[in-house]
Amino acid sequence: MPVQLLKIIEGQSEIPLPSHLQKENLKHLQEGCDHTNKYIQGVVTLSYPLTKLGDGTDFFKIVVQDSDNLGSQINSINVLIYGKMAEDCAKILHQGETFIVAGFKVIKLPAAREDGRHNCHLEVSEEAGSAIYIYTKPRTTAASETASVSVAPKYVYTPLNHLKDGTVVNLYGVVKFFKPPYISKGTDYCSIVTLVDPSNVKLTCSLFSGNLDSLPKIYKVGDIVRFHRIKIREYNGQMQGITSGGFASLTFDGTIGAPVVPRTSSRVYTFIDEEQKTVEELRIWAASNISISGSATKLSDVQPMLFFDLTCQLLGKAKVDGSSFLLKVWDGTKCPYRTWKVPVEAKDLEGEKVLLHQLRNLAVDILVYDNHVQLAESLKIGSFLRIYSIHVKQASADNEDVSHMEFHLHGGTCYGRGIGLLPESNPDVKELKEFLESVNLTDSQNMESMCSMDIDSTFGNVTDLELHLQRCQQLSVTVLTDHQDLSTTELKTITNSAAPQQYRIRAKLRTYKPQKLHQSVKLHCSKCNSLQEVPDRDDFDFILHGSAGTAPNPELHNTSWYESVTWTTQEQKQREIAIHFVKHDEMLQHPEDTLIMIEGGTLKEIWKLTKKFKCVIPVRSTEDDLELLDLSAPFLLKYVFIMKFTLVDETASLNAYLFDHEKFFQIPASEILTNNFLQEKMQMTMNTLCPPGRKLGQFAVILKEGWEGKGSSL
DNA sequence: GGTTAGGTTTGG
Repeated sequence: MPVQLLKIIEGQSEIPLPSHLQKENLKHLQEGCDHTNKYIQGVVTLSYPLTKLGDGTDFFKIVVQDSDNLGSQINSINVLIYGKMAEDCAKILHQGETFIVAGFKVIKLPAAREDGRHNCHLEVSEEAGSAIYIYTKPRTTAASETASVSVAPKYVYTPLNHLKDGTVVNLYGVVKFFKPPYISKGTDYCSIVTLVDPSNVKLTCSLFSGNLDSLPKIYKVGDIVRFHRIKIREYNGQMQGITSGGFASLTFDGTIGAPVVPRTSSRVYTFIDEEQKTVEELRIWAASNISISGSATKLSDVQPMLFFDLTCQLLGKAKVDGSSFLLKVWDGTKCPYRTWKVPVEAKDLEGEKVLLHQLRNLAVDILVYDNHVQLAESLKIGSFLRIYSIHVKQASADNEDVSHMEFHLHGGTCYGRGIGLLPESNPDVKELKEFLESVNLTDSQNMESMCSMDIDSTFGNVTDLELHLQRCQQLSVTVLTDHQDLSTTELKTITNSAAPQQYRIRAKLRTYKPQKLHQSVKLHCSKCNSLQEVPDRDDFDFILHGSAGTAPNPELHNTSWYESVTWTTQEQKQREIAIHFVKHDEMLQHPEDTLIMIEGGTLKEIWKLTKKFKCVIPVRSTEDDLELLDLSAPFLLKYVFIMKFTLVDETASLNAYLFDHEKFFQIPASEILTNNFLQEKMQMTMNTLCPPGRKLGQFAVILKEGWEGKGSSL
């Protein structure tokens, strides 16, 4: 991939960097700290010639000065760049240019310096996952003639429905199918990738390269790719893409809200707003147009007779025979079935013996065949893998009464069958690593015959869960974008002041309750302001089922304040369900904005409806139902979503309640329980409320705009 | 410059 530069206009202060990156002050730079989402920016004051290290690695050293902090004692730092990045930077970088680096390693120097440079240096390389952004100043025509750099041309991207035979084009697409790179029968690695784009046209590309790194790093269906210089040919009446000279690719995570950071073999690349916008638009399009219902499974979820993708860590490997190879892997969960052990001699098994023994009940044997053997052999113990389309086969040996599960990675590449190596920076790997670290080895050794439910008890007690969550928290960063107008207030001040008022707080989350979504749903009577526990899930279902015996009371249909529809379920024991759309000022509203009441529905059905409608009230038509849910007045009972947090800061501890019946049920449970929410230091905007009659405790928290989506502010 | 593969699973 040719080196490309980003041109910025002199004096422009806003530099379009990925939004998850925050500028780090040199002062705060320390060895051993997490700088994952930080970048260092400065002006190149000195650069040394490109050299090669003893092992042949390219090496390039520069000095970068933080021009915002010229006054401070330490305002510059040495940056050591290794490998391909060194080569790329040496070609294009000039003194006086602005240099930005993220994903660097901070190394403390043995002795203190006296020249105003930092006592640490930065190590930067592709392997470390570094990204470099270089901003050139506009050059006069004369200057650009002498400069050895060229500013990136504006690329044109062809929609997939406008591809023509025999052309070489640039394009964007969402990955609909892919085969991870495998060794072809020729001289190269091969990866097959099928793309779609909003024109709804598919394009299957055959990508070849002798260098594994220059093939796109696709890990999932739904990933987004940008291909430069792909050749289009017609094959069997369809357009087909094939690598041509100078082919280059960027791959982006397809998850909405994830950082727009490309995976690429050359980490010096153009980065302009437009690119980010394109990716974000494709993510949104893909979210509703591509089914990513992948077959990714945990070992605890495997079912016989299926194919699944497994994200795992390699514990051991062994050659079995000429055409098969054994991989011993784990993902921290326990397969609920007896799994086979491929007999191999101890001396043939490569891997940490002690660990293999400790994890013998969690590790599974996967036998890979034929074309996968060569790749399997090259894998390093401890690496993280995604093995695609593993065949689960139930079998029983002659001398066994009980059957066991076998895992095979058959030969060939149908359905994307293969092995992909995941980098440590992959979010799924990060998650897996945390999980693996939390698995209690002592427990796992003692659960010879436990099933998957039992391994869940790894997280069964609060301490473990919290521990796990705390680990998650350490990785996340939340950027506050809302309510910047409010300054933060100490908790003590809040506890001493009268409600209602609005505050922004910054506090540590000590505990939260409840941990299960259904427990956070309460019934709220707007008449008397009381809150009632929703009956236990099973009871609730039972009550609703029980009432289903009685058909909805037709006398209660189509009153002046609601309109009703009824239908009969298709199941064996037919139930009649009625839905009442409550009018507002005697008018029906948009269904989504309407309060609806459902009679005779099961909990599942009600749950479904709550996702669609603003407010859903289960009602029944028998006398005793009316006792609980008074139908004589509208809007009597609502579901209210409640969560209790105990927050602490240096001054006080405060119970706060998330109380949301306005944006009813718009906060998905997953959002609440992911690290987005559970910040070690969490910030939120809150209203204090102490309405009469509500025994909630001290304060209710009304979360506002910041709740709208993933990665939003708190 | 250009073979490889050109999605669609199951044996060992």
